[in-house]
Amino acid sequence: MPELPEVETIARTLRQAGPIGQSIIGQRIEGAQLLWERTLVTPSPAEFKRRIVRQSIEDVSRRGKYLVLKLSHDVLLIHLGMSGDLLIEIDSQAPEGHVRMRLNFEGGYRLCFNDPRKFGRVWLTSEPQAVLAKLGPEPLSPSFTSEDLYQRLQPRNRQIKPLLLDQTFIAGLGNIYADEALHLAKIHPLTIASTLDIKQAERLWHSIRQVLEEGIQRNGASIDWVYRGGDFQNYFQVYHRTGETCPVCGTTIERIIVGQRSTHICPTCQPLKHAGQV
DNA sequence: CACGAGACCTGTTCGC
DNA sequence: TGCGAACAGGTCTCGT
Repeated sequence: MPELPEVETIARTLRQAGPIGQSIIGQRIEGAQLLWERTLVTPSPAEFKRRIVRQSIEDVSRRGKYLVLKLSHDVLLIHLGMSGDLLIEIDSQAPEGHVRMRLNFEGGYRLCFNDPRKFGRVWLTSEPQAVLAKLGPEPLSPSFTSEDLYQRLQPRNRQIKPLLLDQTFIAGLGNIYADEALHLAKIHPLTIASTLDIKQAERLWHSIRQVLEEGIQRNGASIDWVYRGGDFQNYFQVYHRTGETCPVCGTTIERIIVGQRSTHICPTCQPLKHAGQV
């Protein structure tokens, strides 16, 4: 579930009031359990517990696909991987089945990192920039302009879709929103980035922001057995719609593999222009 | 720099 | 029905 809109939705949810009426902001961590050690990148499990207990959560934010929990003395970075989610549980609830890390607060409730596939990772660090600095621009930031995008595309002789998934190029896009943005921009995913002209770059910039904003507005997408309440999946134009018709032109949507990832396109809206063609 | 293959994981769905 | 294959919202590392 976790691309930028899903992570943003989780950050907003955690900031708001929880099931017993309060936000996790301001809560003090009374205990911590690490149920799958490889979830933790740094520090060691022993130091993690020693160090996180008695710190309070002061703020929750997001950078790319990372959740950023500001604590009293450290920052807790959480990357949800492919299947991660953060849940608030209270003592009376049946625990989720795949909790990898748990932080206990006063009053019998806890923040649980649920992650069936174990691809998620957590860092407890006083230097979050060591992890976050490599990320590309934040696509919804006012400082990220279409001109910036065009300038970044120019030197790159790569297929545009794998480039959009490269978090050092731009932060937050994943397979769903990359496919949706390229369809909206009418750009074929195999197009070489450096061949995009200024008009196409502007369209792509607009499309990226539009699909991410709509995703956030709809609280993200919920597909398969992982469900957290968002409904953007009901508004997909191409993603997961192989064999169905393009809402724009009615052509049958195709599934191809690009950079080893499933990729969904409308062959009419997103023609692939070869060198020499116009 | 760019790309593909393989690894890390579990669970669901598909196809025969 | 059963069983293996394919597939899944991500990212890292290695070899070419």
